[in-house]
This record gives sequence, structure tokens and C-alpha cells, in this order.
Amino acid sequence: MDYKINGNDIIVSEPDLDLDETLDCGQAFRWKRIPSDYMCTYTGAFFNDELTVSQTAAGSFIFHNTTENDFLSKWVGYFDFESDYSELKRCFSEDETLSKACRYAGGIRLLKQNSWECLISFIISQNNNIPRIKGIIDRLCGHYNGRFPDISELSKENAYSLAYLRSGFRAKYISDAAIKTASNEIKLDEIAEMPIDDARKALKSIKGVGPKVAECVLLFGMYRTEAFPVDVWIKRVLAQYYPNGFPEFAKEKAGIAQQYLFHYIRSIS
DNA sequence: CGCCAGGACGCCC
DNA sequence: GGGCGTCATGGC
Repeated sequence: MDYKINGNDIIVSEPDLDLDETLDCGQAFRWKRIPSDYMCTYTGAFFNDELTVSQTAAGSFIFHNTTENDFLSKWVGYFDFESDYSELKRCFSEDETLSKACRYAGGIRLLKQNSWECLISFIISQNNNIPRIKGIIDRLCGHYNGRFPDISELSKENAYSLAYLRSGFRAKYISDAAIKTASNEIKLDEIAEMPIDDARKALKSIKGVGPKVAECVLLFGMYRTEAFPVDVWIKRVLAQYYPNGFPEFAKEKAGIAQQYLFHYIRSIS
């Protein structure tokens, strides 16, 4: 990853990033694409740090109105610029299906998101579709002047006071997650460091958090790349291409592989 | 209109 | 411990 400062912007060169593939692939729900003729531009946030970022036709990236300090301390980590995705994809390409998946959507990167926001977001995601997930999270943040509510704020709410979200049966789950986190019954920072099966068990003690949501929180909110969310699409991939199990060499980064496979299988189905 | 959405719960056997 | 109806809401 190479960058330079241009006035109030940071210009980044990074071949293994595609903004559409990364910011609109169902791992984060608050990025909005700005219509433009000549550039792909998104506005969004890493928890409560807002950003507007563009991908130029030439393939470089503009981090708008960003200081070098903010770029290095927040966005380099968020976009996982420290990891070498070329090397990762080279490694994945040892497997034929993964190789095809990497070629199909090789611009996906794993966003290192905020664990609290991820927990609430993926509780909302269950049995739901992406446009409606975005709508619910949009109403949630709209209620707090455009920022994501912190733990104590949301812990004061209940299923009735959250009716404005129109999140249906998920409202009571959101409330339970907030109350358990605010009371330190759930310590997200500690869970992030636990052996993965202990972390899974702890997350699933929250009402509305089952295997799939727990895995998403671990992967997207705690950067546990060995976490492997299994939904109907990934079940299909496993049955069709990996009847003898997922390849051992990719297990440490299985969650990133899952991102490529998810979009690949959907594109050919 | 009916089907389904990046599921989980509660209850059944 | 696997199978199944149910849970709100709205996109299509």
C-alpha cells in the first residue's frame, strides 16, 4: 500500500481493493454510493468516524478530507491495508474453486469493523434482506443524529421503544444484546481474544445470536479470520465443491475465502 | 398476491 | 440432537 498527501486528501494506490465489491457486499451496511459519472464514491463510517472515499477510473483511491494521522490510525486498519491480499489470493489459488472465486471478486477486502456495531448489525441481518437491513440501521443511526448509538444509549431501550426501527422480532434481541453488553455480562473486547469456541459460546448467550450471527461478529467485528459463517449459499458451496471438507491450508483465513466464495456462488447460480 | 430474505427460538419427538 | 412451525417486515 502506497500513499501520498494531496491537500486535504490522501491518495492511495492499492490494486487489491474494489470499492463496490468491498463496501456493498453485505459485510457492512452503512456505506452509501454517491452517484457520479467518472468516479465510484462512497460515504460511510467506521463506527463513528465518517469518511468519503473514491475509486478513480485509473484504480487509485482518494480518502477525502482526511489527515495523515486519521488515515494511518483509522483507515489503514479498517481497510486491512496491512495485509497482502495478492499473496493471500495466490495462496488460495492452489484450490480450483477458490481460484475461480478470487478471479470473480478479487477486489473484496475484509473490513476490520467495530465489534459492537457488528453485533447489532448482524442481529438485525437474520432472516432479512440487505436493503431492509440497511434501512433499519439507517433509522437506528438517524435516531442518534447520524451516528451509531453507543452501548449505554441502546441499553436504555426496549422492544417497544425500538418500534420506530420496524425491525420486527429482532427488536427484543437488540435490547438483550445491549443490556448484556452494558452490564459487562458480555465483554466484547475479551471475547475477541478468547479461544474461538469459547468466543462462540459467549456470543451465543445473547438472545438472537446463533451460529451464523456469532460467526459474522467474530469475522467482521473481531477480525477472527478463521471464523466461517455458513448460510444457505455457503452450504451449497460446501456440498458441491468440498464434499470432503474445506481445504486445510485455507482454514486460518477461511473467513476471507468465504467472502470470495459467497459472491462467486451467487454469481453462477 | 405469495415467496423469500446472509436465522434463531421454542417445542416436539 | 435433529426436524419444524413461528417470528415482523417489506422487497420483488
